[in-house]
Amino acid sequence: MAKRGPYEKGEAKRAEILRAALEIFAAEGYRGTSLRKVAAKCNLSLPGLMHYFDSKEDMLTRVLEARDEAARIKQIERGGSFDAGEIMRDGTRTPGLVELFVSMAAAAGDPSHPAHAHFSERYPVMRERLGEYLRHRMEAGAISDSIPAERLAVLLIALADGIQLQWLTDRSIDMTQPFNDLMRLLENGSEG
Amino acid sequence: MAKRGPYEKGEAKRAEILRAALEIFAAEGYRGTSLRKVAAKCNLSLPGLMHYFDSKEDMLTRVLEARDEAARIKQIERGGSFDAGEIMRDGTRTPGLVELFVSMAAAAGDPSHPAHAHFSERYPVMRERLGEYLRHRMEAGAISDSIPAERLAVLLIALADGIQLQWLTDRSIDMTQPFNDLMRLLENGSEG
DNA sequence: GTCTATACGACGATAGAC
DNA sequence: GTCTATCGTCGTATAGAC
Repeated sequence: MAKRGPYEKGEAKRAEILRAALEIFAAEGYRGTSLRKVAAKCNLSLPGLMHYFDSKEDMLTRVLEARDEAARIKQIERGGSFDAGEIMRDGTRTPGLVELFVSMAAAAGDPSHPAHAHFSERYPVMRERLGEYLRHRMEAGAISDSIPAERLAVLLIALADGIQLQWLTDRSIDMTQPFNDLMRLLENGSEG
Repeated sequence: MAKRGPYEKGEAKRAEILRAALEIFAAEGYRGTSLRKVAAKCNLSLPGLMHYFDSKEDMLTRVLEARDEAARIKQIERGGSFDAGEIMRDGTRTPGLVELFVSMAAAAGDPSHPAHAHFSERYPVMRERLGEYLRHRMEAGAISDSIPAERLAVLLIALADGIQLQWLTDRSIDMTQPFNDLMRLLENGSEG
């Protein structure tokens, strides 16, 4: 039986909207995508859609959150490892979604932007998680600790975001190469 | 004496528009900036402004090109070095302009976007220039050549773009730290 | 070539009825 | 919870003055 309670239908519709929005952005990109298109895909009028979200940017923030959550689950299913190849493949299957992420991250610099809270929480959390993983790998002697784990986490996250930007204009670029290069450098490092 | 020729005034106005647009984006960010505001700042009607550009995105592309050109001149004046600290400081004085760059880079993934040509030329040129610089430093023994110069250039450019994205939501982060960390790794490398 | 006036369609957002 | 109707603003297009 489905979940009970007064918000049952609303929550289902909410999820349907987010799924539809994700599909449209994946197919048509960030530009040229309107709320009316998303509404039509859900058999809803524009105000009908706006009943579920405060604004367009609020909706997009939820799309990003849902995507982050899905990525997190996938990563746990993989055993909690931070394999660059798999993470890049999962996160960048379509240019439209990469464009969405990058554009939102840029706009979220403004503290009044709905996604500001999302990103100012996301980055520290990711740094923490990745940093902890790296610390374990350092203690196990798998990689050099010549760069402190927290700082290496900042570096790797920047690398991941930045290589996506280059990939958007040149799809032939190998997004895993910089990670491999850097990791080999850390494996050849002084201490074991 | 000012430059002669039939397009003298037009070119001056063009430059004035680009300067005004840059100011407005720096002050008010990418969102909330309209062509009508830029036109008003130049004492122009909206179609008067559009006389100089094909579209909004065409104008923004020119803003980016002018900024790239200015950065290039500054770098030559500095003696052609690629000091990460100075480049980061010059390129990121205001969040609004970083936001403009990132948003345009994201949108330019679409080959039909006016800025597509700009970015698909800019990245290879930057890789080439930075790669050549790195090659010289490797041959001079200043840094390790364990990562080929061309690949190290891709990595460093990704690092520069990516760290800006983190900086947008957390202005307190040190944008030069990752470069220092990476460079120390390359200096401690095996061969001299 | 430079520029203004006017108008168009689409957008995100809101008010209020059912 | 969902609708119709409407608002103000956006980027864009055209006609035409100087």
